[in-house]
Amino acid sequence: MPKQVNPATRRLDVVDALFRIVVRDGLQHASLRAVADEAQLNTGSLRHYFESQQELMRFAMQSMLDRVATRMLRRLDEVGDVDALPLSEQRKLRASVLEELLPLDDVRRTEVIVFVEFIMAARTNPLLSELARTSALGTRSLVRRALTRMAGRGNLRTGIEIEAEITRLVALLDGLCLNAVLYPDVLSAQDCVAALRFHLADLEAH
Amino acid sequence: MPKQVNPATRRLDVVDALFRIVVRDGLQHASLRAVADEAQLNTGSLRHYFESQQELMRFAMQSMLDRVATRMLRRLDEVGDVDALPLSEQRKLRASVLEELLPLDDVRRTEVIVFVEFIMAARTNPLLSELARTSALGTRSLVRRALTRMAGRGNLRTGIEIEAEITRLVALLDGLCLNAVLYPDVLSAQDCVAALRFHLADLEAH
DNA sequence: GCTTATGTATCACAGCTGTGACATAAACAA
DNA sequence: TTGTTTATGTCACAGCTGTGATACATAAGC
Repeated sequence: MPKQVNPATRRLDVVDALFRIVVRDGLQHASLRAVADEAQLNTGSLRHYFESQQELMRFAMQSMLDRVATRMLRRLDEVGDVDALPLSEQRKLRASVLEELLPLDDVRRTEVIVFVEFIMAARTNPLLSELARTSALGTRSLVRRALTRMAGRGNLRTGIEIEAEITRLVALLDGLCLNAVLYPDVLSAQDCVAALRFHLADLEAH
Repeated sequence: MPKQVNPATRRLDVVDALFRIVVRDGLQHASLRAVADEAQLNTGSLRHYFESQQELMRFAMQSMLDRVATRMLRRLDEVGDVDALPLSEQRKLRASVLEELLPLDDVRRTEVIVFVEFIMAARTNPLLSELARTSALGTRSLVRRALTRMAGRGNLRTGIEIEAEITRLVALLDGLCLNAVLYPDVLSAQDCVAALRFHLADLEAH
């Protein structure tokens, strides 16, 4: 008995299936038929919800970016104002915002893998390139926000060049993601957290 | 008139063609026919030099890693002993070793793109995974060598944890590569060099 | 009732993929 | 010379790809 399906949630189910394939086999194996099978749908059904494979890809990438952004905003909200807390607590909470970008659990690990696969695909796929570029600028402005806040409260050591530090921290985050995803036995989740917190501590006045 | 071809150089020509395709279109478009066309060869000819597509892929990845390694060793040799030089000169030369890993010109840019594409493919391709893992450990030991040398000459600031710094520097390098390759207009080659040198300077005693 | 929209399913088609089998021809070895 | 290796080229096959066209049933609106 069709028709009582919610198209929006169906599309998200399909996206979840696509993510599973990307994590398991890589983006190049995420064909329409493979995604349909993984979502336990007929290919005809799948194509009823997505005009074309390009639209599916774009929607999937956008969904992934939305999930990350939503999680970041929720975390920012949870952290809120930390001025009243002790310094060590402030540090931990501030770090926890950027830790949302690292593959520290299965949810984030999935998102990071899908993220990297898509931005790599975006390098040679014009239909995805603006999404990739926008997300890169988003990360950069998030890091800028974090660093300027720290600077505004005198939590950065003197003589620091903000833009240069943004570049360094963004590269560090991306590099940690890549290494943790590709070589989890070389760079564990704990190592990631340690590296990030160490770097942030290093930026503080001392 | 066949037969006076050098099989080894032929294979390298094919690898060059494959690299061009990977840079231009991505690894997923590097099919046997596409590579053969790019190398101006018949597919039958190509298959005379490579048993299968998997062998071509493995050989291409190995070739890329060899090229990077060769370039690194040559650079290490060129730099040699820098103790006699002024400090600023020492810094520049030491940085130049790690800069061989960054996409600072067309040669290195090509290698970095191919490198990232292959290690990503290695994530879900068992035939490439050991190569990727070996290269990751190689980078790590290279960075370890650089940092322990600096430490041995008292060029590292006190209280530094070597293993943690290796992780941080490796991640920084990888992150710079990824950003420079994906968003060259956001992170220029000069920015890359500046970020690396700034980081190295930051590790020095102060 | 009838009509329209929605969802599911099947088929066919052209295009690409890796690969096996084979033909041809030139260079070398006996 | 004859035979063998090396090199190039062609064909066909099964498998997968995205996509267009189509059928058919169910639900909703009239």
